Amino acid sequence: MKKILIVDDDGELRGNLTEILRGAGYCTDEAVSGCEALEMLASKEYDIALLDMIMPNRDGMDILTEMKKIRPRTRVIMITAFATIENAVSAIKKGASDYISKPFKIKELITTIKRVIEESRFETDIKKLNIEYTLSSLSNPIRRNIINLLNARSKMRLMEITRELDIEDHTKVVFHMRMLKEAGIIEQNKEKSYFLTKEGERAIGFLKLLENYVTS
Amino acid sequence: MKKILIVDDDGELRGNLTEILRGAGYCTDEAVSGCEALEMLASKEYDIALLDMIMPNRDGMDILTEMKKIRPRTRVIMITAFATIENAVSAIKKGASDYISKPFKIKELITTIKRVIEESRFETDIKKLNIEYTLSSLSNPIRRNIINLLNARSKMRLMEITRELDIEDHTKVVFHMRMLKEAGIIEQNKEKSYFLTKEGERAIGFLKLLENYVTS
DNA sequence: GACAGAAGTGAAGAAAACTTCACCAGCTTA
DNA sequence: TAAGCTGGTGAAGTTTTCTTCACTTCTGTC
Repeated sequence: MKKILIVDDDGELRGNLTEILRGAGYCTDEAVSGCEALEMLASKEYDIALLDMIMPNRDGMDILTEMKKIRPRTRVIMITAFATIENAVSAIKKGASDYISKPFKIKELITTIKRVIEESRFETDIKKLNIEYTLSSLSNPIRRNIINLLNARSKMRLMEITRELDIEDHTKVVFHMRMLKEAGIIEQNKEKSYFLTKEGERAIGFLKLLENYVTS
Repeated sequence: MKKILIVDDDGELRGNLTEILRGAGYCTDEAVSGCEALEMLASKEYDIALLDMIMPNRDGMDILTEMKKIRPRTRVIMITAFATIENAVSAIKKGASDYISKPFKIKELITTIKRVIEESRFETDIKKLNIEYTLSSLSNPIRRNIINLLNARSKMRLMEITRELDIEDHTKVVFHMRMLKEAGIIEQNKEKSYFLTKEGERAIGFLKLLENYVTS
């Protein structure tokens, strides 16, 4: 069940939102002020925060910034009665996932929430996929050797690598090159030379790090 | 070709050692003092340093400590005219690989050098093995989840983990726990609770790092 | 002491990862 | 133009990793 934090100083609106969102199958909590919201975020993880832009004491935009510091993965949807393009743009730049203006229709809000959740799911999937790929690339000694070679020489052709690693069957190397390509660790130019991507250079960084970890 | 650094204030001895070791197929350099040796180590990597314990200006034991700071992987063999057990013990504790007393036989020295090199080869093998283990542990998503769980909760029993990860067959979890144990990432206490080892905490660090890399 | 649940073993099977092989297309160069 | 190299594909086979299942042992508790 997705957890939503409703942040608004207007008690009536909060009550309505709570009722509607619980009815829609979400688990909700309420915060009266930005400061209270920050405290709640500190102790509990929410999937989504609905944040009113205009509140007494502290500006919603400030709160947004703080929220992102505490819980970078909690998606924030800004709500405001005085919508302007500039405001919307700056909220998005500060890390808000969406921006809707009062008065809004329930249906509109629900749709927005669903979309934001959908997006976040997608993003973490992508991330997982990449870790998966990178780790499974690095877990094979032949591929680690290839990466190290490419790091030392910067550009190498297939047969160079094959000979350097003293492998008889070049198609075996082809197989590993394909893995590394799929993981985004290496690329190939028109002359068929393989080289490390940015991702690949990072992979080298991990390996070095891991070596140090293991040594110490 | 293995590189040896000879550190002794006695010019004649240095000359002899150089001649003998080069004859035995090693690549050697000479340093007159501990300070000079440190400078040389800073700019070049040696496999072995032969370090005289008693030298003017600076004590050999001090130099040993410094050497280990600069080049932890360079093996140091201490040589001394006034061998005592206490000295030997403290040298080994400070990271010396061996300790021989003057006068020594050439054959004895060569044997010692060979043994130390052999040991160091073995240790880097161990290191490779560990990287292998760690990486292959991390490359499996179930094991990553287990590690993350143990990181969050610090101590967990088998069935807790099984249920938390929503896995039907507990023997599947047993399998992964065994893998993690073999990799030295987790351990188990008498109450059968699993927890992360130092190595495991490092693995967590590594994963977090990887996540950040991939995200950015 | 008997029953339930936790923890585990070992073997068998399935799936994934890796290797090998037979073959092809393109390029160079004698 | 034929021989020889490079870089590749796709299928078949092997190995490793992972999962499942049948069964054991231990522990707590009623």
